[in-house]
Amino acid sequence: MNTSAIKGPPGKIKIMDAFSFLMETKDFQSITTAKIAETAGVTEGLIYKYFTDKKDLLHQVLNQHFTTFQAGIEAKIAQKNSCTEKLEAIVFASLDSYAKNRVLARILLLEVRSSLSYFESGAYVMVKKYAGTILDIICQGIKTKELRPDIDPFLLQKVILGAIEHTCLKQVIFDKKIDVNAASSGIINIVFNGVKHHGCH
Amino acid sequence: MNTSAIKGPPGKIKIMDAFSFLMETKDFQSITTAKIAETAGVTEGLIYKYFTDKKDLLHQVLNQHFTTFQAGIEAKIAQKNSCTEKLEAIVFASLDSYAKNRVLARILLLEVRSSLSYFESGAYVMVKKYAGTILDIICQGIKTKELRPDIDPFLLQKVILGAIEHTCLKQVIFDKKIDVNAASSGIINIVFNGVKHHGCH
DNA sequence: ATACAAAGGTGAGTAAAACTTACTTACAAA
DNA sequence: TTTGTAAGTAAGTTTTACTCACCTTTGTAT
Repeated sequence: MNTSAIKGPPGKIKIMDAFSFLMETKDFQSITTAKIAETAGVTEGLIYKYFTDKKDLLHQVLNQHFTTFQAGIEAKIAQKNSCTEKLEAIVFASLDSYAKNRVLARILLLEVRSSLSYFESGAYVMVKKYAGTILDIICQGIKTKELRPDIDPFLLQKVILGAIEHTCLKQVIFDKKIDVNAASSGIINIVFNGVKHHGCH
Repeated sequence: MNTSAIKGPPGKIKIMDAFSFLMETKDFQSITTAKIAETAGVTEGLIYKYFTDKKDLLHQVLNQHFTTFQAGIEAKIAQKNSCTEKLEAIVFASLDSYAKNRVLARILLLEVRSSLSYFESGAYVMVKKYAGTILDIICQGIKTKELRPDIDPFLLQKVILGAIEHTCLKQVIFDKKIDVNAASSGIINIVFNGVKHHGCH
């Protein structure tokens, strides 16, 4: 993932790219500012010209990855008409993104949550927007009677988000492949149809 | 949460209690070994007599909290007969534990995931056992036809775990109350019955 | 009783890494 | 040319996790 297309002074871009590159093989804690500077080919001090601290760098890199992620999602759901199709598309696209971009997945699922500053960052604003998109579709689906009227939209949103994240958690941690198709259709099947066995229809 | 009942030299107990106490108001990163020692009334060096590093302390404290958590869960599901009742009990008990023990919740949901060493810790072994319990119940439920035979038990396990965790994530982060009853019955309703609206039965 | 090993505990010190700050260079506008 | 600003540097400082050599207490076998 290179980000040369994005705006900003060359030093800043080099730092973000270097950090992103290092995150492919190491976790946040074990990446030192010295190593980031060395990889970027700049001095350590420059990091603090563009980022308030190391965590701000993490958040800005996440923001950058998430922006392309979000754009992809919105493009895909725009093609779908029904609420169920849209939700299917979101589940699939989310899993697919985590499968294809492990840096995004690792930052989002493993790294950021541990510090409160994340929840004041621009990256978190993006993530909230993504979550909001899901909520909107659910509410829409309830209105159009595609979804049961007695379900709590907020709760369904959380179940879907939790299912997506937990489904690929282990694979992200241990760097294993994700079977996006199987996971995606499996989640949708469970959440849409339920798991109880009864002689219905 | 005091742990004086647990085995170990007084210094070790004091350190774990102090750390646990500090985790109620601060996150792992911002708790310094100096502060832990001061709160415990021991010297910094003693920490490293009983813990290989700061993270090991985190993992042992989690292990301790999780042990009581796990015991509570097992006691509750033992009273239930059907698979669905057992799963209901697990969802409720898990949410209830996170609601009542924020240190447990914060460590488990926010802190440990960021470092690989957790996945080699004893605490992770406990968590895997807990996840295994859920999986067993699901498999049982499929055998007894309580649950649909075409669902992937591993995936259902992850959906349930993800739903539980994501449902209380925001409240854990921002220290808000969790409506355990509403969340629990809501999750069960969604996962058991599905969210699609159709003229069935 | 005494020796003595082992466990519990101390405190000063070290190394590494995040962050600061005073400075220099490039470069565009007036 | 001067001047102002953004980009970048290099050499600190400080914080903090972790170490290590040393004391102190306790229990136990001779």
